[in-house]
Amino acid sequence: MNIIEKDNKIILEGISDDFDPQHVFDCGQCFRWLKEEDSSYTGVVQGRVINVKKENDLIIFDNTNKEDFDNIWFDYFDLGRDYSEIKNELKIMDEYLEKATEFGQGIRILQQDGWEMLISFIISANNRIPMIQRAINNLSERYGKFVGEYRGKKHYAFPTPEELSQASVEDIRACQTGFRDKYIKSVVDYVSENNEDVLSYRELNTDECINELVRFNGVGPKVADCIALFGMQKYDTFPVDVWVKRVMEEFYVEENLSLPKIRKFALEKFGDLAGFSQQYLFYYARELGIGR
DNA sequence: TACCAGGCTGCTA
DNA sequence: TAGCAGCCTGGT
Repeated sequence: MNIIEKDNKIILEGISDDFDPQHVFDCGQCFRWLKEEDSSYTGVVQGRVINVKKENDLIIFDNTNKEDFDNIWFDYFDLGRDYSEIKNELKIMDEYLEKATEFGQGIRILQQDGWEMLISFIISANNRIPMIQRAINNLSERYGKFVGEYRGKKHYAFPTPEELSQASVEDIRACQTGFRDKYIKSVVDYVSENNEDVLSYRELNTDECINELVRFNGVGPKVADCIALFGMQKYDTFPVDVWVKRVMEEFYVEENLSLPKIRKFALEKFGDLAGFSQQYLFYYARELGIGR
């Protein structure tokens, strides 16, 4: 991979087989990346606004520099990991993963912030992606710091626990979180009153990390798996939502197997690559409507 | 107008 | 321990 800095941009050469913005941002792992008219994506991460697009074989990060690339974007986009090798390992497991990894060849698992993932996936429970995005944007606009303007639009950081603790249950409900308002309030109060360092869960092993997460109101098995995978870099997890259940029933397990049993089957079959396999299978299932 | 999607909580047996 | 109703919102 070659890295070129030019005109407030960072350009990556030689990674396009393993990096497709559409696959990365539409595979269900993130909610704050806005698709622009030119098919590029704009997002807010660690107080920066950045735009990402694919042009021929180049990946172009706009509105950034080499220092931020080294300090933020290299880890955030998981650029130290060889996704070709992961796909090759998955492909030889069976024909379904061969198709799914080809279909979502540009997927990468972002290394996102654990706190933002905790609140975002509580909002995701029993909810649809456009409504999840709207609620998170409302919380950020009302309680997060103003980060800057890009292409005429104002952008805000996801609020810290302290910033969110200013909001009442009614305020949180007003951000269109629905019945999850009380869960968010309870988590925010607990974390800010006890100075709980959610990010430190990353240091725990996967089971311990998930056990800590399910103690929070509004966090059940699926939501905890998502937070662990997308916010704590625990790749030996396998979140089972309706789409994953459908694709697993289509390809691997009998119908009406319980969600914990589907998860156990997947962890045994896919091992340390379970989290990656989940992403390829989820994207494949949802885009093609498998099992509907 | 009625129904559906979607995961967690809390109640019941 | 399993099963199930209810929660909120926008789309069909």
